[in-house]
Amino acid sequence: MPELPEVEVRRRFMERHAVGRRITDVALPDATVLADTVPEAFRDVLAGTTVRATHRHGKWLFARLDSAPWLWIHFGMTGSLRLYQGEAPRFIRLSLRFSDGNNLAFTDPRKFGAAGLADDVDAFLAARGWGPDPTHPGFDLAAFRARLKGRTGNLKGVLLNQKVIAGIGNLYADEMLFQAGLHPETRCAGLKPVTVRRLYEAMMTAFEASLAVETRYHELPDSFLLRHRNHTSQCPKCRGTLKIHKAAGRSTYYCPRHQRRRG
DNA sequence: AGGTCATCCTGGAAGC
DNA sequence: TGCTTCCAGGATGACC
Repeated sequence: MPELPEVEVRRRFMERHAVGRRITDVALPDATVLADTVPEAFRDVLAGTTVRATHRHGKWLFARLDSAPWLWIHFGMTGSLRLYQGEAPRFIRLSLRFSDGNNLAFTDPRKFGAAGLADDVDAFLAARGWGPDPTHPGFDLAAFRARLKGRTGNLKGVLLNQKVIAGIGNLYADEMLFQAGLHPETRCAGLKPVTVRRLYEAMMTAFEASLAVETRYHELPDSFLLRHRNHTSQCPKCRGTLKIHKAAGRSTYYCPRHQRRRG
């Protein structure tokens, strides 16, 4: 669930509640959340340092620390951030206590999320081969075109590939394909320029609209597929029944009436 | 290279 | 009511 807009909401939350605060204690009730580091090293870096800034790239959240490295968090499917003072929330994997008495918890019931340290954000992303974040300055239609160029798979698969573009997940891939009127299995190669433009605009609109309501989907206009993703749902455009297609274990919702296969 | 499938994990929904 | 089964879904890796 946490895709680009959801992670951006979490970043803003962290910006609001963590930046400028000193970390006085680090709780690691489930150290398996750590990737590429061990609890001792992790605590050494975090304890006593101050959070100076936040950053997000695709579905990755970063916090810059006074001590040189960055803290990174990936939320997996069910990861979230919770601020608490008294009773702790459930499913805490990592919790930072701040000098102001607040605790910022990384909760993750299904444990697909992870956290770790990075010396440099760009190097971290480059090492993993992640594509550009479509909401960052400089990403435009030409950049979108360039990223799709040479891809031969189907659109749903290409959009989900974080190495092509970082931040699109299952729900937003469906949303942009729906708004652009493209069947999920449309081949990426050979798309007309006007079609690529439509897809790009659908992506940007979906991200902007979702962020405007801080990802509360029920507050989106009715025309968004995000409001209609369940088994009995109807297409908000033609009121036909949406189809559910399983692709590589991922449920894909689309309207067969106006998302036709094409070149 | 691209597509498919299994894997990780567990709460919550659905089914019986 | 209570137990069992299924589903969700990001990323990775094996396999065809």
